[in-house]
Amino acid sequence: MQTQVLVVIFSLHTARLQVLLSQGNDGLWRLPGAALDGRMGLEETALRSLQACSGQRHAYLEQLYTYDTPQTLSVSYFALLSADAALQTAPIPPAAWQALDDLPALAGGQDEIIQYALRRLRYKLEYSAVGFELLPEAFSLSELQRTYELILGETLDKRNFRRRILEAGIIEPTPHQRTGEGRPARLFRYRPDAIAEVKARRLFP
Amino acid sequence: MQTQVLVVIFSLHTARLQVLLSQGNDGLWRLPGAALDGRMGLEETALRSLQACSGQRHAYLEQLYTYDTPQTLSVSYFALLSADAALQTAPIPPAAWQALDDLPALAGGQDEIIQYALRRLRYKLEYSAVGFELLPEAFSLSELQRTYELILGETLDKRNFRRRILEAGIIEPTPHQRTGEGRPARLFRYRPDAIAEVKARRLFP
DNA sequence: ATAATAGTGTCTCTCAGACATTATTTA
DNA sequence: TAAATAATGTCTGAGAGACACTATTAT
Repeated sequence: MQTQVLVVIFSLHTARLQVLLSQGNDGLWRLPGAALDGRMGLEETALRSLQACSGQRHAYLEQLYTYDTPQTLSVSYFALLSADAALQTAPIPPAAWQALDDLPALAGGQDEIIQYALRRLRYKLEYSAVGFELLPEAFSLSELQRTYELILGETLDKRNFRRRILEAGIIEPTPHQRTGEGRPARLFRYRPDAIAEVKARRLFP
Repeated sequence: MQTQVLVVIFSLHTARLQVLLSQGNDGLWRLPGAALDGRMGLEETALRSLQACSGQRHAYLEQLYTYDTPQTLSVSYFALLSADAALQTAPIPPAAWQALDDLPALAGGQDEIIQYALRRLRYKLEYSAVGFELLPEAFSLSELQRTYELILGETLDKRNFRRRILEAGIIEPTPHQRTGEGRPARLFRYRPDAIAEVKARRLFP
């Protein structure tokens, strides 16, 4: 029986939530992954898979679930690539970003894994600060709100969002601003000393 | 590299939350489990482990996490044995029930697995109906409340508990009563058609 | 009759959600 | 000056949590 590690790599890109996939010779797309050999642990194997198709090694990583088929044991992870890192990423062919709301034909069983990863990501967003992992180090409140909206797949009220995220005390203002079309936005950053997870209670919109 | 399945089997017993453990020749206690061979899947292997040490095969079963050490991959599950089933269970030696708040010396790393299983059980109790799995088919509201209190490790307000559990619509009264010392209690049962999980929002006390 | 357990209602306060206008910048 | 985006406060309704007494049975 063979054991492999599969990684669902999420990133924000062109205003959509995307997954990094590799196209096989059969035309079907697959999750990045690698067989588990005795030399590396699960996390290390997941990180190497990430590196192999994205060139990046730093990402938020979390184990999801272990699937079994008669031939194979598949330990799945999800990874969140920050916008900084994703920008530097030139997917190494045959890998390419694929929008979650428009996935290509996938190899057997992998659609289920991706959908489960998305469910867990949404879920986690509601009681922890995981959304920041997809943004650059400094971000405006509008960018943060758009991130939440993209992941949750619903629109949120601007004033309520700001009130709650600020009252939660997990971000702090920086002296910088983001300029562009329209009024410049104050930039915030994640407070690494903030309590990461809150008791099972929907904290964020 | 060897792969094994470990099962954290919970039950309520003598007013305490207990785990089923087996004592090895070295005196240390271990979680029930079995090596994964090619013939059975993960769940089936977990159920057989359950059967081997308890004689029972029916239990609520849920995968927890996959741990790795250089030699071994351990896929952990938790199982909830109903009071009915637990009563019929004569643990098959060297297995024995051990109270969670007074665990004996455990083999390496297994304490971590048990504590994680308990955290997940508490967590799940807050947004799903998993508490019923530990009770007999018919139960009084006081018994249900004691179950919640034992798992959560805190006391709950009687009136608030009843209001919320009844408003949630997941249990229904039966015509039967439980007699004993004091006023007889109406018995309830779980409504299997009730929505099992509620959106990330603390529903139960 | 006394001890034991079951069963019941109200009030308050916090928090989620709905909602519209002003402020500052670039083109 | 027009178009774009940022920033800000209030009201209302629902639900969580605190709280004490009556009802019914066995001994």
